[in-house]
Order: sequence, then C-alpha cells, then structure tokens
Amino acid sequence: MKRVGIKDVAAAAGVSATTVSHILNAVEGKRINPDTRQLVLEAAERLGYLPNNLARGLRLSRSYTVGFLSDEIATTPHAGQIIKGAQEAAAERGLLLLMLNTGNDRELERKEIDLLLQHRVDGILYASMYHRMVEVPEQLRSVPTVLLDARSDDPAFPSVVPDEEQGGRTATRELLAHGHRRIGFVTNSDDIPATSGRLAGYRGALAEAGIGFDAALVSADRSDAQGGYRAAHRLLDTAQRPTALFCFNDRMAMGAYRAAAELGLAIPGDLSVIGFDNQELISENLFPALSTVALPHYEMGVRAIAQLQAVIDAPEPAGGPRSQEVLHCPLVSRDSVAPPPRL
Amino acid sequence: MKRVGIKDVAAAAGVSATTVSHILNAVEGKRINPDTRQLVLEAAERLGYLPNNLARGLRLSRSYTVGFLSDEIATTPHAGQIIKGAQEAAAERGLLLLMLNTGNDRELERKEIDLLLQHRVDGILYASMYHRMVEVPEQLRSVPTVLLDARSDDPAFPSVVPDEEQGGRTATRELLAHGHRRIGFVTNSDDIPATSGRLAGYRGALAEAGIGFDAALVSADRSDAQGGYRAAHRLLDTAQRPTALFCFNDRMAMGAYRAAAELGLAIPGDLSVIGFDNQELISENLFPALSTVALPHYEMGVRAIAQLQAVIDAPEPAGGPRSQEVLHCPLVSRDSVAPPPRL
DNA sequence: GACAGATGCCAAATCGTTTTGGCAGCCCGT
DNA sequence: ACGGGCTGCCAAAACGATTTGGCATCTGTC
Repeated sequence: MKRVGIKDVAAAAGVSATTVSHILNAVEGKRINPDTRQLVLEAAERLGYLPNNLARGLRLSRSYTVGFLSDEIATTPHAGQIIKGAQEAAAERGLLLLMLNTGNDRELERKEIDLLLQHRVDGILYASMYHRMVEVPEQLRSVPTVLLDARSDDPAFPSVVPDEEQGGRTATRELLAHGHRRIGFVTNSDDIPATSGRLAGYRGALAEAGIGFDAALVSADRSDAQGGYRAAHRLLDTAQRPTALFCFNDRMAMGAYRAAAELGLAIPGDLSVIGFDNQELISENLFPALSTVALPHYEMGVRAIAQLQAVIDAPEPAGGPRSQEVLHCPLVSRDSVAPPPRL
Repeated sequence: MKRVGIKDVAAAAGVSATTVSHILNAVEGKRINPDTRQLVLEAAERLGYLPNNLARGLRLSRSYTVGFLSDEIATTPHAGQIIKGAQEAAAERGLLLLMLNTGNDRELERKEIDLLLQHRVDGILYASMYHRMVEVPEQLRSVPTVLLDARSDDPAFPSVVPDEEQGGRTATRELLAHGHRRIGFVTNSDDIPATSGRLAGYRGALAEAGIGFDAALVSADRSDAQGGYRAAHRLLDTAQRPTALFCFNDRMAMGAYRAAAELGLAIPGDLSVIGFDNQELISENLFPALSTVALPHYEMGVRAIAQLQAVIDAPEPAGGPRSQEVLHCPLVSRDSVAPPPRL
C-alpha cells in the first residue's frame, strides 16, 4: 500500500516534480500557466496526495512539530484545558504537539528533551501543572522554549502565567460588593506564587475598600478539603466570626462547606463562600454551586503557542528579555455568595 | 547553531559515515573492530550527536511517532491517566505521542487524520473519553489503529476497554461482604456500555448471593451530583429503605451524600455508599472519603500502546479479528462502607 | 527575419540517514 | 609464492520533498 508521492502527481499531470512543488506550495515569483496549475491540483486531489512531512522537514529543517513537556500531566484535571488550548492554537499554525511528561525526574527529563531534539521539534513548551518557579534545563537554550504556568529567574525565557494577585482581588471584591466587611481567608502555607499572590490580592481589595487587614481572619492549613475544613472551623468558631470566606482553592472550599454545615450555617444565607481554580468537578457539584475564580488554562495554552511562534519566527531579537505574559483570572459566579445576614 | 550530523562524528573518528551508522545502530552481521567502535562511540558522545529522526524516518519509512486522537480531551480529568499510560508505554518503545482532539467534529477529525498521515505516524490511538461504541473513520483503515476506551462493530480494529460488568459486580460484592442485603442502585439512563454493564454486574452479584432483583431498588437520573441527590432521595424516602447505595459514579455518590445528610443518616454508620470511577478530586475530598471502583485508565493507555505495537509489527496476520481487550476495574476501599446498622 | 525579453517548465543538487555490495589487505595452508 | 577466506571498512544509492539555475519556446518590435 504505497503512498502517493509528488512524482506520482507529476506523472499523472504530465509535468515535473519541480512544477508540482511550485504549484502546491504557491511559491512566489514563479510563473505558472493557469491550465497547468489546474491540471496539477486536480491530479493531486484525485490521487489523494499528502506531502511526506519527514522528507519536507528534512529539506527545510523544520518538523512542524512542538514538544509539550510537562512535569506531571496526571495530578490535575486542569491539564486538559492547557493541552487543549495549546493543541488547538498549534493546529491553526499547522503544528502538532509531541507530548511528554517527566514526573519531576530530572534524569528522565534530560532524556526526553534529547528525544524531542532528535525529532527536531521546532520549539518546546515547558509546562508546569501548577504555577511555580522552575529551573530550566540547559539543553533548552538551544531550542525555542516557552514556560507555561511557570517562570524562571532567567529572563531569556518567555513565560505565560495566571495573574494570581488579580484573581485574589477579584474574589475578595466579589464578597465586598455583596456587602461583606469581615472576610476570612482560608489559605495554605506553601511558598508558591499562588499563595502569596492571592493573599496580596485579598489585602489589596480590602485596602481599596478601606478595611484594615486583620491577621486573625487568615487561617492557613493543607490545601485540600481536610485542611479547608480545619481552617474554616478555626475562623468560624470565633466570637466575631466572618460573614464570608475566601478560600485558596475549590478543594478547601469543599471543606469549608462541611464546617459550615456542622455549625448549622447555611450557604449563602449565613455564610458566603468563594473559591479559586474553578475545578468544575467540585464547584459545579457542590450544593449550592460554588462561586469561584477561574484559572485561564485554555487561554494559557493558546498564548504559550503564540509566544513560541514569535520566538521561532524571530530567534534572537538582541538577546533582550522576552515577554513575560500574565493572564487575567475571571470570576465565575454561581450560588455561594449573597449579602451578609442582617444582624 | 548547526547540529552535529553523522558525518561530523565520522570525521572526528576518522571513519566513514557508514561505519558510524553500523556502530551506533549495532547492526547485526557487521564486523567492527572493537577499537574503532570505541573511537566512534566516544566521538559521538563528545560531540553530543543526536540522530536526525526526520532523515532516519525518511529512509526507514518509520517516524517513531504515534497519533493520539481523542474526541474531547477536556471534559474529564481521567484523560490525564490515559494519556500518561500511553505516553510512558510509548516512550519505552522509543515512540512519541502526537496529540490531537477532534471535539467530535467529524470534518475536523478528517483533517486531523490527514495531518497525522502527513507526519507518517506509525500508528494511531483512536481514543474516547468515556467508554462507548464508535464509528471508525475510513481513513484509519490504511494505518495501524487501536481503539481506546471505545469499540467498533468492525472486529478488524483492536480495542481496549474497562470491564464495566466486573466493576459493578465488585462494587456490589463489597457491600454484600459487609452484610448488606438491601442494596440500592443509583444509576442513569444513558444507553452506554457503562450503564448496562454496571447494572449487569449489580444483578450478577445479587444473584450470586441468592438475593432477588428488586426493580424498586434501582433509581435512575442524570449522572451528576444533582441527579444522584434526587435518585438517592427517592430510594431513601421509602419505608423499607436500603442500607447501602451503589452509585453509578462518584458524582452521583456526591449527591447521595447530601441526600443522606438531609435525612440525618450518617455515612457509613446508617448508610453505606460506594461509587464508581475513582475521581480522586471527589472521592478523596468527600467526608467520609468515598469507597469506589476505579477505571483502569493508566493501564488502558499502556495496553493500547502494546496492542498498537503488535499491529505495527504484524500488519496483517490473516485479516482475522484483532484482540478486544477488557481490563479489570479494581476496588478502591476508603471509609464509606461499613456493616448495616443493627435493627 | 532577427533579436530581446517574457513565459513556462525542468534537471540536478540537497537535506541526514540507512543499506547494499563490494574492495583492500592480512593470515594461512600448501 | 600463491590462492582463498576473513576482517574491517567504505562509496554510492536510496528515501521524498524543495530550491537553484537554467533552457527552450513564444511574443512583439523594428
């Protein structure tokens, strides 16, 4: 089952392979008789000709392929949207995504990058499954690379990350807009951009509203449902309990729901809750459905490919720093936020 | 930044490209002086030689690349594990995964397959994000293809799917083993293998235990938390209410939890609940943590690659039917199942 | 009718591998 | 000293596209 090549098309159309190539690639500055063009296009169509990308790539030193290298694809459902965004944006540009994940194994990572280089990828998306600082492997200096949901100290690498601070501000403003003044922050204590950024956003929004920051309203614990449950309990068990909770993520919010239920507090009647991440599996299935702030995963994938394209097109624009893109985190309003109870 | 080629290695080692190729590929039946071999290996290492896969593929008509074509990568977090399994199994064989998703757009799918064929993939994994019957596109007949989490009426395509019936039996047996006799089944009414298979498993396990099937114990609704909530309510509001609930999936189980809470039923003290799918985001974060049956996503990815490899190695073994693999769904025991309450 | 410039096409080189079919030496037995 | 069989290597031809540098043929002008 031999595939048809350019020569088959040439033979069928009665011209040379050169001419077929010129026509199919719409080469500039080549004069082609309209009749011949028609003949060739028809022959190609009829034979179902598909150019062999390997041969093409060999000649052009271009594989039309991009490596997508991520630390852990599996741990979070977000992965899907990032990949989808990158994949669709890539496809629009005629690029295909070569997926690999390293499992945070540095040695494996080295081998995988070698594999990608063997395949002569046009560029690499170095992705993290949660927003963090990374140490970019040396090998990636030799190939166009964009950091996805990650940043490096080295400004030579473009990056695309979510705007955690704006997200935190948005969440807090949403609660303020409903009239809340005592707003608890259920957070965690990891040293990652999400933690510091969302806290900064929380404080910023309070300051805008002329509300002083009260450390007693911030409670940190593990960033899962258990942690959220405990942290929320600590805040709600106080005499002057907050009327609203901003939770670091949806999992912690899920725990806060349970704490509220135990205390007989109705959401959102007695207590408003807002989450972060928009993990639909949780936020849509909780009762009442959880208002939250979404991470722009799809958009991040799209932007990363756009950045990569830019680097590929303009390899070294003066060695200057590359674009560090920060993406907006939109509010997703559901049913867990309402005005505070009347006293 | 020219990459080093086989000729550079040859020059550095003072031999011909032919010899380098023979040595690096450990070609059989070629006599090589150990000293020369050493020399070449060192030169290759020193120069950081990486073979150009495009050139290699062109010569061998083999791209060492596999297409992963799925309908909707985004809708379910399971996707990650399938991809991970496939990716790791592929990497072990020196294969890279080319990811594409069609969004159930038949026209887009056609174009994407063409793209994969242009890239001369060695084979294609045609994946679905939930177990179902599919109509395989004609184009896939010309390239080794394996169906992943999907089946076709055409036995020419090997497939890998989960054993829904065994899963349903396993879940039900777990409840029976704890002493339950009145077991409700919270299910849905879609016409998919999961629905019929899990029901069959439920009935099978009951029969094994000598318990008659009671249609009043089966309640169908939408397959999300809302649906689970309603279906569970219907079962629990009866006079002779079941002591345990087998839920079609973890989302429905999440709804069942809420129904139980409303009725003042403690889990697992008053009511045992078991789910299906093992969506960790839910099952681990519910309180108490949800016992459930896992879909073997990772394993499915691995097996699909193994099957694909088999097809690639033995293109047409007599036109006979290909292997239809059905994978075991293991029990994941957490805290939501206990013996029934004493009357 | 001859010449210049356009027009329309093609032959051959190239990209970096693998693979086929040798070709020199060398050793050995006679 | 000579022929034969090993040993160890290499030259050249693929693979299927793109690109460079023409080369005929035609058209119009004088």
